[in-house]
Amino acid sequence: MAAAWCMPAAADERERAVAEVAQVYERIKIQQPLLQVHHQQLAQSLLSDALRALNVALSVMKQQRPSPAPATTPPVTSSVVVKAESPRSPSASADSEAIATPTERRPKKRRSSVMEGNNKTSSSSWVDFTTVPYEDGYEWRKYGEKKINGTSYTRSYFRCTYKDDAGCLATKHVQQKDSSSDPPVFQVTYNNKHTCNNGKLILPFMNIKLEPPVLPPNTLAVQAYSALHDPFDQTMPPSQQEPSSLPVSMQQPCGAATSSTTTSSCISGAESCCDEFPVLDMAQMAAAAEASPGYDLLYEELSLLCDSFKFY
DNA sequence: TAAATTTGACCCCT
DNA sequence: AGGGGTCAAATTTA
Repeated sequence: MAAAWCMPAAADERERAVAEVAQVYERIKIQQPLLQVHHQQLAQSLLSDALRALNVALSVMKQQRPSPAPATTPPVTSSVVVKAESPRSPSASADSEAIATPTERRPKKRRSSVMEGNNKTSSSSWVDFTTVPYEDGYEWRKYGEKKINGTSYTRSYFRCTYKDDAGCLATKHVQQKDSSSDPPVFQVTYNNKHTCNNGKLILPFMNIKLEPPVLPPNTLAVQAYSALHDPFDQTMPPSQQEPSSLPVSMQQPCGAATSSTTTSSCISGAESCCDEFPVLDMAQMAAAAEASPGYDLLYEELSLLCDSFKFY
């Protein structure tokens, strides 16, 4: 069965993906200095190409990794997204509405996840291992908490803040892993994509809306993609997080996710492969950043991408 | 006072 | 029957 993953066609696909990534890497590498002098269109073009190349590469990598079981602890400095199984098999019709005889409590509606489970277009589920489960750029409202068998910590349930306003069916639950890693690792299981405008994650000034990707764990590409997909994921130092209990509020307007923070990647360090490029003085950088809020963040994200691509 | 969270009860699936 | 997910009244917070 596993041999099916070693087909010649897969090798071709891989070569194509590698070539694509390499091409984008070279382009970013060459043109990166220009990014520092406020070329938004160039940055947008580069990032767009990078995302496309990453998509190709990741899809190939996914095909070559039939069992992405997260047996090992994923990196804790960035979130890792893993495709999850469909939450439920389709069940009977959802026509039973408030048929229970009212006792002390009001009769309840049928479980929403069951209802949405029949809606194949909007139903999706994926898992995200992260140390910062509350900083994913969306607004959530907690609606439940439960002790789950075999776990040491309670599981918290969240739904989109705009469920009532926009009918957004996105939900997630956060489960702290039992591992004793210093920054606690949380497994965040998302159900249903955001259908509300407020739930869209928008990169600074780019207006690029990203859907949650399906990625294999523990790859450089994943880290790069995660950084691009959710650059705000690393905004809060672990020391400032709640150690084990879940914070009451995670309110952070999606579009208002601050761009004042940057990633903690190696891009600011001397070992970065992109450090060979000329560095503008602080005044120039400040001017560029001021002229375009979020530009400095984008520049760093592209630098991170550049760093990641070099391994391909 | 409105909005968000807490928490026990309830519903549905396995 | 038990477990996971959700509801909604009660409580807390801003």
